[in-house]
Amino acid sequence: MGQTVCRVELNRGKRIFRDIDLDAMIKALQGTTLEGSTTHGKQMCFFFGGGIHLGIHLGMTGKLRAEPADRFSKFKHDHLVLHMSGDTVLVFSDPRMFGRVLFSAEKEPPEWWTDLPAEVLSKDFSFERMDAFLKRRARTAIKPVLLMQEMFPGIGNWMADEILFQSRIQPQRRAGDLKPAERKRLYAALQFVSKEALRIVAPDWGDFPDDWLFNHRWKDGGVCPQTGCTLKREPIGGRTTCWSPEWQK
DNA sequence: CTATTTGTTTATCC
DNA sequence: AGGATAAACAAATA
Repeated sequence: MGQTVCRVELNRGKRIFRDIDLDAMIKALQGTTLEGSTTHGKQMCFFFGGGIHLGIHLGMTGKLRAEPADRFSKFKHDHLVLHMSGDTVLVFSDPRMFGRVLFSAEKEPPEWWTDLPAEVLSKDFSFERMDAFLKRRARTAIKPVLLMQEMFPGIGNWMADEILFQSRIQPQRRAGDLKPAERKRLYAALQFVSKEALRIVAPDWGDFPDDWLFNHRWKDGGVCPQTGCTLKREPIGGRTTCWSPEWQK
């Protein structure tokens, strides 16, 4: 913080820059001072002087790193590089480019930052809110419902399966058919999996407990760590879904 | 070579 | 209109 942007280096035409006027962004960033940053799920926002907002959505394979200038070398997928004063380099890399860069230099904070849905682990994410959402999506299978970012920001495919596994609910059940007790379990598992995933992965890409579905789900023939039975794998709502038929009802 | 996978957005249908 | 569903995206990996 407090450092100034000396030079902006980027790979033009990459999908992560969709809808951005790159020349305007570069011009605005050059010479401005980084005043702070916050995170929101897989998104981050950097605040620069003059009301400039630079958003980074990590998507699936997006990574941010900061390193000393003398150790920096640009890799193939380093699409956005901010050379800062103080010999630090901020790098956003994203091989698959499901991530995205957002930018605004308007007076008001941009809606892409102010209108984000409540984070799963925030206190605004109440059981009642989730419950109301499940009612509205009553006819859709619960698995794809968990992937809806407007309610569950940052929940992706494996997390959705893990949450259903831990709450013992079959992924093809319709959201509106879940009993109150099941919805309670779903809420608890959602919080637990999100919290644990962050706790375990964040520091150093740790391993998940072996009684999670995570370690067993990736290929056909996996064995359920709870029952010892073979896991099922098939697409639900267009995404590969893995579950334990004996364990999840 | 092709098929599959991943998180999220976007388009299209109902 | 708003909800349900399918397709799109890029690139590594099998």
